[in-house]
Amino acid sequence: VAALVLDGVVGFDLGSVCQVFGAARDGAGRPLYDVRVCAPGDRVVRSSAGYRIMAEHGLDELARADTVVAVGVADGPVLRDGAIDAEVAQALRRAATGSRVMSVCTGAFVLAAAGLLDGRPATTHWAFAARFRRLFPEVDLDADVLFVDDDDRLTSAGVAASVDLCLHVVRRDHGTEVANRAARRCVVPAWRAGGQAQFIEAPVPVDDDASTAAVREWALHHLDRPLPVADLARRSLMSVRTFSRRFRHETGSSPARWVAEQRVERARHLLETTDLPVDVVAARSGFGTGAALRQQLAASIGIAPSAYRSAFRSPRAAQLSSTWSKG
DNA sequence: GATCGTAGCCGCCATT
DNA sequence: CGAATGGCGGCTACGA
Repeated sequence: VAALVLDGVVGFDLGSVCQVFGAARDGAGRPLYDVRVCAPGDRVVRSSAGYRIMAEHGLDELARADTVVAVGVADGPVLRDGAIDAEVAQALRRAATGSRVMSVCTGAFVLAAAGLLDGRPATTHWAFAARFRRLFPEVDLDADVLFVDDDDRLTSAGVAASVDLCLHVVRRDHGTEVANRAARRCVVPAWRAGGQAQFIEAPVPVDDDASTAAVREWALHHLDRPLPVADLARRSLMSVRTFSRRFRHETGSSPARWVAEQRVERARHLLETTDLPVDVVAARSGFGTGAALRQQLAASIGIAPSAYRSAFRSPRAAQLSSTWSKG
């Protein structure tokens, strides 16, 4: 992973990229990524917070990376008028052919300035959305999501959403277990879906009678049974309408969508950590049949259950499988 | 792969 | 007067 930093770099953005990819380890504790920080010219860049960064690598490193990350900047010409140095743009374009390119926060400006996002869906920090649209009308900007995954172009929203995008990439590359371990190592919540709103009005709901937290917790323990919204609402002693409204307020998602996401999560976990037959995995995660699971998995991550298992089932997880499968 | 019924979602609005 | 509620209806999407 090559992280490109420019003058005005946001320290948090760079830090989260290094931290999350650095925390991704295989079963034996070996690092799965080699993160290299790259900067143009003399490799010294000014951060937005009163310190300088001396990068270990130059622009030539970008072309050697499997993944290039444009780190966000808090100021500079790219934010003012969408301009970046010709050598930086050239290095990015050269690196982008056949490689995965990501950005965090306003790093999307850097990618867009190099023309790498033309005709692509993307996102950036909400506060810069209007300016982004003005500077880069060719880019299909969605300012309301945490991150956008367009296969080989991945962009994330402001600051902390970079953690979500990096975890998402780790999941894509190495599965949920590796990503969850990386998240634990960083002491961040395991996962937020990319389509989630940048604003959740009440991210940490008060745990009282008027909250949907209790029924969410309950639902997680009963994913194997049908969970119609009406039932969840009744358990929460609310009308369906109020329940749905509260639910979105607290989670940023609708009830049924949330349940569906949790089911996919459960299925992925079971596939990775057990040898249970696909039909059993489907039943335990609340998909009636293997066919339903197959369809859901295809829709959400584009891969068949068995293929997913063989891709991500780790030796270490196999050792743990007896423990998990009893649960 | 097309059809159809139903569940879910959400804007709207009267009411609390 | 503003916030919360919850019923209604239309649209959408998913599963059988």
